[in-house]
Amino acid sequence: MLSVEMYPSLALGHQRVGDCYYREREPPAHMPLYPSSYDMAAGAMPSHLLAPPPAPSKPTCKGQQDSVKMELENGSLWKHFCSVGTEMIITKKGRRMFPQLRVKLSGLNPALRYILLLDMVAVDTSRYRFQGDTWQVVGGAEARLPDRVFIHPDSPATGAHWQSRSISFHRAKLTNNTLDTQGYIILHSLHRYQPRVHVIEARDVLRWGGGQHSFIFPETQFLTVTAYQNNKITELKIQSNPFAKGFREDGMNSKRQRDVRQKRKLNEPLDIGELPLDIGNVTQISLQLVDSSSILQSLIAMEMSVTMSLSTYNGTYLATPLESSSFAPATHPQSSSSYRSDPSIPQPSPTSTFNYPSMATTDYPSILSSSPTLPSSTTSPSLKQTSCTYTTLSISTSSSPKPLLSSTSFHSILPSNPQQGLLSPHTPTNTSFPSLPPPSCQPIQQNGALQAVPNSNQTPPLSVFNPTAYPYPNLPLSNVIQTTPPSLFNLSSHSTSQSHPVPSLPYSLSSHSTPLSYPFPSLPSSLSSCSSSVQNWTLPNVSSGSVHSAVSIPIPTQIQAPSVASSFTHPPSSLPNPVYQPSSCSAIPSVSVASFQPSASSHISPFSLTNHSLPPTTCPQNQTTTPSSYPPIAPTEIGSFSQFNSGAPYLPEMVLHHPSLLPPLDPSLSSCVSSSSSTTPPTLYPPFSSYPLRLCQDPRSSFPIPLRHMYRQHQHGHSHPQGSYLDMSGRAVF
DNA sequence: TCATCTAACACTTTTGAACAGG
DNA sequence: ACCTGTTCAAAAGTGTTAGATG
Repeated sequence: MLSVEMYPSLALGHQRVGDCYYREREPPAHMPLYPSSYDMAAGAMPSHLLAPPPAPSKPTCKGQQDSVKMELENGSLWKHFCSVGTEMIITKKGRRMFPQLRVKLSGLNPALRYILLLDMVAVDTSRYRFQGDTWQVVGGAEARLPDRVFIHPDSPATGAHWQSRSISFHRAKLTNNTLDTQGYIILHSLHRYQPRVHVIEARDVLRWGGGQHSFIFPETQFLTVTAYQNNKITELKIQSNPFAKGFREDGMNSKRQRDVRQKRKLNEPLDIGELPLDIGNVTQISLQLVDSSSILQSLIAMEMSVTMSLSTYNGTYLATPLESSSFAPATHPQSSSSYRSDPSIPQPSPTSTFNYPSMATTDYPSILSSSPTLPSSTTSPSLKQTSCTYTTLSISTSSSPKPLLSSTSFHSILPSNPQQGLLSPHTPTNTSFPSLPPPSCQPIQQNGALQAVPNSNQTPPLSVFNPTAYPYPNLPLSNVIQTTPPSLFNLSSHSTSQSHPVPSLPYSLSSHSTPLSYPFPSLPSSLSSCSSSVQNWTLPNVSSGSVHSAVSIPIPTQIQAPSVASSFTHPPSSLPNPVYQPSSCSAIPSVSVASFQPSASSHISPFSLTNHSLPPTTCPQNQTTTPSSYPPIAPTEIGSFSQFNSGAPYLPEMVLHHPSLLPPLDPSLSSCVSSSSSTTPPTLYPPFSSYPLRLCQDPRSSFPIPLRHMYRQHQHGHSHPQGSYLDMSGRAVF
């Protein structure tokens, strides 16, 4: 983690603010949970951390940073999930996100190095329950958890590196294990979170500075669950996640196959009487295959079935007539088991196969090429045990090379099942999902790309929105708010959102009914809605110019209390229980902090936005309090979660000072940051000894070890498969 | 009793080592 | 010796499900 010593405000600053925010709120039933963490820690905070941030030492390279843009590559997929209400499984051992967060960066200085971080922001202070096909608030959120950040394994890398490829955070894992020692991002189950990506300039992993840009994509909000609640989400996941391929209708782990296995288990020992029925099924399959390639595939599959069966039950079935020998073995309890246990052998299914070609081929290119295909007749051990049945069918095998099989089966069978949803990160946004309600995040851009552009050059705030990428491009905030259905989830305790349209921000972060002051200075009003839940919020410890809107805001030299006039009226819902309605998926650029100047005591850190740059908001129904209920948060109310400090299961691990692990920056760097760092190194890059950076990838190892992977490109270090994690709260991760 | 969580399970994909060939 | 491509087994990632937990 980056402690306050490294970046005083890091995680703590805004988080404390956020905590204060919670505390200051009109106390809903759940409120006591939040204040505790703050209150307990408040007293433990070093005095210098409570002091207001000093003026920024110097502005950074605005021109460069302000043009940084981030685009959500698989936005269309996210929108599909968003339209239903994205759920993310969290487990003790850690679970990856799906859809994965895949973005594309532009506007970086190709020569500068950047670190990319991913963290999760609690969207509100509510706990949810899935009831009646909708998510409803059932209470207050649980106590805050250690704030962890996933460091992209490529970090730090040059701007050229980041811009030359799509950046995927698929290795980031979510867990509900509060005692997690792996450094995974810890989340509460049944809570709402908003992923956020930070782009931070860094000379190396230990010396960050220069500027930060934070991006969020509202359609990536999700609810955490330990088991899927909404069947539609389950279907979507199965359809779009290659790892869940087996659960598709044509998969080997489909409901039908599982039922068959179950039945077989129950009927053991073998009940031969079942045979005719299964034969019929297979016959039906063959009749459904209409085109030649499909027939070819089915023949091959049958052949493989036969040969596999023959290999196992040669003595039993060899003398059987072709049809019988072809089908019977496959349905034979034991032979079927043998057949099905081999994933490399496609199994004909009454529902046909390959229902989701686009996803597999685009999102996971290796699927087609590496996915199990029919083993060639020459390599299949079963085929070597040739029988009369095999020789009859071998013709098709020999004439159907693997590529042909793969490709033809995809393209030829697919049309026969047009109703099957093709869900892929690259599937056009407008791909229809018949089984799902029409996405409510309309209009949806064709490619689903969303861009959040941190400011620069006084670009009009809304200009950062890609008109084609945003459902509400160039829409004044107020308009967005008034016209946007409640964010990502249903809001309908008694009724659906359709009957009860609840005005909300596209960002779904706020539903206050009164004017709000944006927590960050110079934030365009259009963006203030993103964090409108914070009222009259004064940023403590925000170094000047360190915080500005992600969109088109010149870096101020001195941070001021939120001056954004982002006030709007947000009619409170009268519903007693908010229910999220998957709906609006407008993209809202997050706050971007540029040119922050880390200092030992009072500068805002890149992570100072954590969790509360997007202040949690309660659901409209819960927001019975008025803005006045949330008095300005005193900058001094900064603390740490004392409950995590000592005595907690987290062991502190300090980062020792050691030389940079990276080769020197390219002398040709023309970056202002580079130059500024040379002129004011102490400011931009304080001594390491003052950086209690805690990398949680391998918490028990010495610090350099978890860093090695970050430099593997330069030093051939070993890369941890899961990337790196940062505990931003100053707590050890175990 | 109920909602929620956990671990085992079967399946699929990914990963990396081993190997062969140029 | 080096590079590239292939193969294969192990590891890891899925949703499902039954049972445990509070």
